[in-house]
Amino acid sequence: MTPEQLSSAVRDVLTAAVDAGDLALPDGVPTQVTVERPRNRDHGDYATNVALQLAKKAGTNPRALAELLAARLRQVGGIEAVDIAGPGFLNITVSAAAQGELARTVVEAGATYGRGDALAGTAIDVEFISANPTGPLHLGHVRWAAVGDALARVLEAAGAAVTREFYINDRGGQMDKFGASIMARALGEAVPEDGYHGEYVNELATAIVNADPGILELPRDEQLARFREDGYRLQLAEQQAQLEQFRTRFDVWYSERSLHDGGRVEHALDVLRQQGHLFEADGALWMRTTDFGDDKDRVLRRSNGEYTYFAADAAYYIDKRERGFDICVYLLGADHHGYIGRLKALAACAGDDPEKNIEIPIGQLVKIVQDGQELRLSKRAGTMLTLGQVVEAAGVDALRYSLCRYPAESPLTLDVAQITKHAPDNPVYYVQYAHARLASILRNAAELGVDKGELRPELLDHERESLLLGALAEFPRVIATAAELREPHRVARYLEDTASTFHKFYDVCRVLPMGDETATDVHRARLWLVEATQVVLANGLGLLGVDAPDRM
RNA sequence: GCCCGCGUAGCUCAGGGGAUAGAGCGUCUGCCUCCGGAGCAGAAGGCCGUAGGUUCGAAUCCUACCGCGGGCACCA
Repeated sequence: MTPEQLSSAVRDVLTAAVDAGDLALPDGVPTQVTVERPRNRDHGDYATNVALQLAKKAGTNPRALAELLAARLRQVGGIEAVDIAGPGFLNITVSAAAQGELARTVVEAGATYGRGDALAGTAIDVEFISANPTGPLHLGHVRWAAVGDALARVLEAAGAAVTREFYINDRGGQMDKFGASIMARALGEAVPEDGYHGEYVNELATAIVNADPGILELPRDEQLARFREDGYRLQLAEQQAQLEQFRTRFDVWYSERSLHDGGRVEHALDVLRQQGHLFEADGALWMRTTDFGDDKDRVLRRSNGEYTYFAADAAYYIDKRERGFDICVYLLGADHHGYIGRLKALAACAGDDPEKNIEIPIGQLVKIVQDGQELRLSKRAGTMLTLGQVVEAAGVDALRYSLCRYPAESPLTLDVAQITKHAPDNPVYYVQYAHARLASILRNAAELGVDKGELRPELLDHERESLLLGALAEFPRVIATAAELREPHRVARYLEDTASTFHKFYDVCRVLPMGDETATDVHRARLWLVEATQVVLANGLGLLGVDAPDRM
């Protein structure tokens, strides 16, 4: 019996009580009834607070209502006991047979167990990282790589059609400074004060000159363009390689230039003009974003005739919507939080619903500590800790996991020594170890010739078995909640809990026959449970982009 | 000044109104004659930033204040 089934059983009981005239609910039976796992085992397998919540509306007191519901719930198949506790909680104990069936459900569903359809039919664009192509990705960017990709996976598991997108800021002043910095290095000149000073710029310069020594003979302005373009190409490829190594793959790499070259900006202005939100002032073209809560109106085309960065943003958003996305998610760092107002207003100006069609979760920046001191990462200053360096030291699994087990809006401090020492104190190994242990049991079972055979669910009646089944039953709700709240870290926390519940089960419940024993139905039932647990851990780790190893 | 986020165990952090506030790391004590000890069992450690409010019930929701981080361009 799953929590969902239990919840609907409680609703049915409410309906029956109303129909029988035992209960009056002016607002009707609630469509959602909360059934949760109590922390304390003495409070049953599941608990519901419906009596507390409905008592006032029903004109009765919580305990009386609880009594009424308990009597009816006890008649429901699969429910073994119903107790009333505290101010009016209903504590429900499910029969072992009903609970044990879950092992079959999970094993049969396999890789699809946990998936839902809450977002079926919804096309979601998830944009993240979108770093300037003027330097390598560093540890600061990587939080968004891990979180964005995990979010995309979780949304997919809830049924959405997801596109992962990276916006390349390949236009504007930063690109010119980047090109000028490379050129200065190549010519042995001083890098401009506001240019890029990192060692990687030197390496780019060397690579470009080695590939085409003739570049040094070009006129200066041509040379600048070449250094900029070659540097851009190399640096973008480097970022793509870094992300590939980090197992983060984008469906779309969208170039800002292509928006301009393809006439998308003009098109966007047409759309916005038709919606009636553009005006001219001081020789510039503005969008009246203040109509929709922005602090100030925004310039789209400067008085010198050039489009602003925001004009490209507008074109990009409108382009996404025209490509058919129902929801555009922009995962941004806290340093961009000022964008929320204008992006929301932009959506509204484009005729969309800013509460529905655009979402801008803001993630806090990662604080990096080394030797007790905060490390400031700056591309321009050249103080870097690149993604590649950290991946090499920590491993992709440990790094991805470390970054996505926390809510994005929570500030995060990473100790470089901690993360790079590859020590098993990373919780990812705890979860992976559980998975490897499960795989090991299944290998041994195969070697012993023990087949899980026909499941007898009522034999899974040990407390630790019940707890493990209960944990597995939570998985679909965890995914649904993580997707709804856009909080993939919930999956990681759930996996840690479930791994722990499994280790405790393993500690006291022998799965395989010992010595000369012959296999019994209990052994076989436990093999079902083991296989089900492995399915859940593997599916969950998959949602985080982390491997589920059979050996480690 | 205004806006956003965050203040929970020594440290890093979970806890979307429920019962005795949790985990990992660190400290201390036990457990390997058979399925992986990267594990398990136990101990110590908390005015959940402060003060009010809403509620049968608040770490959770609201207000104010304090502290930390970030943001307030015809830059990109």
